[in-house]
Amino acid sequence: MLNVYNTLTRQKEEFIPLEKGKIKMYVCGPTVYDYFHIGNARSFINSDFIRKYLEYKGYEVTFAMNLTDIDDKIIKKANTENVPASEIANKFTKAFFEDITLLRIKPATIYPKATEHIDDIIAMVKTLVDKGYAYVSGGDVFYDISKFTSYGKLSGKNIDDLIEGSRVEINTTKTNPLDFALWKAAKPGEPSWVSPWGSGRPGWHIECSAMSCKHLGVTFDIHAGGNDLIFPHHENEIAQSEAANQKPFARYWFHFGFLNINNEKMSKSLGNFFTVRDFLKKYSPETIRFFFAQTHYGAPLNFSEEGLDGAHKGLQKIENLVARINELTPDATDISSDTSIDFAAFYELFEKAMDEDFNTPKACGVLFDFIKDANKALNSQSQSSKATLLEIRKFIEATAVNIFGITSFEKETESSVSLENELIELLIATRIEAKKAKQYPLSDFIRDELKKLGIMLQDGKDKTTYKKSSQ
RNA sequence: GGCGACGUACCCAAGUGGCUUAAGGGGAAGGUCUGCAAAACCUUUAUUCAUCGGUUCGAAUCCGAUCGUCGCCUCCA
Repeated sequence: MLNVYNTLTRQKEEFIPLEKGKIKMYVCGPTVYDYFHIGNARSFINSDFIRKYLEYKGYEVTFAMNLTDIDDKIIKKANTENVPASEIANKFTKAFFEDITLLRIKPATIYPKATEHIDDIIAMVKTLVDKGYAYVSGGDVFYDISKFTSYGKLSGKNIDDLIEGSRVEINTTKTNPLDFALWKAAKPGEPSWVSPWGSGRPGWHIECSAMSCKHLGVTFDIHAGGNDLIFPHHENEIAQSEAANQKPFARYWFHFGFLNINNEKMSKSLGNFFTVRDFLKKYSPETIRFFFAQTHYGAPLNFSEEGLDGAHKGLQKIENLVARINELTPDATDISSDTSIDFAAFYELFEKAMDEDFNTPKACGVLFDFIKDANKALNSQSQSSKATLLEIRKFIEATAVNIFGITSFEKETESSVSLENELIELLIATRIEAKKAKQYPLSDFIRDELKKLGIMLQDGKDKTTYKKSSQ
């Protein structure tokens, strides 16, 4: 049984998809006007964990992530750089795909773009106007929130409080300052499309309503996004979709906590952010993913070097076990698998953790307990059992690899026959000879110099291995 | 001002009424291994959950107050 915290009901509830065995999931994607930062990455990676766990459980997941490719910020940037808006959008759409690939994020089933759904958007705006939920003012179309009685149900806000604390500029063309644009009249030099209200472009919120409806249906299972989207974005989506379709919109709402820096939200407007591409120069995608996995998706997480370094060290425990399995596998025998590892119990604990609102930190704990047991079992066996190694491998594969995406059994096997590696092996052999001759200054020199090059020698019981350092 | 979240060891972080006199990771300490190291592996590391009251047979977990931190109410993952 999978329990999830639903922002809409503000409580944990059992997750039951609309259609048995199938899940339709929508996550708000990027506005493609810049490289995305690791705060954005946290949402994308958490979505990835959730999606992959649902697939682990056997669900067929249709996962849609929108790309907002027409918007004020894109236009602003295009004007500054004196290029067409589409050029900006294309450039950063390409960058987005490059970055999520580096982060080992499984591609969505579909990435609908706003500019490719203008007809659907216009149709939905028209429906809202026809049904009386929206009004035309000049070439703009606004949503009249007073017509949607349950406005505020997701964010827990009420309209009166909002008006009182409103920092929205008074726009005289709107009936109510909180009414939001569904369609914006074109200004000179802006990209625009022909509509029943004159040429213009869609407002921000409407694309998600129109595209989710088109690709996932009127009512679908999961809608997720960052905490800051609850209001107004998601609130407005509900108002649009439920008014237009007269049917419930998303059934379960998940919201991701922020990645903070110095306990402040990391955001482009505050300027305190790192782009993913810069960040990947210093830390591996596995480290970033594991850093995120160790905190619950909904909780705020403070970014820190210490935290990243800690995650990297923890990650090495998993990688060490993987390396150990790889090393032992060729010499393993068919002796029966008689270990103290209770595999079934570990699967159960892992699933129990993930079933409790995708509790990845707890699941990581299970993973570490498993690693400890696996190491102990391997320590106690003078000869490795093929079956045991395979079982250990299967568990790591199913959890750490397939869901967290934090390691791999295939790493570096292809490049291991390079000249560089042969030279390292040669130096190791030289050092062993030096050690045999008790020429320790020479052996230490080789060790130290290789270390300076980022190659760590590891003297084992009967052989010396090496490891290239990386974050 | 309105709404909401949170405060657990040196640091990060699960746990939200009895299974927990609080998982896991980092750090630290000890051990095995080693020529010595490093790495690896093993062991140890909170009678206590911001503070103060209350409810209960029983609370870190529920309720109230206080202090502190953060977010949303404008674009933001």
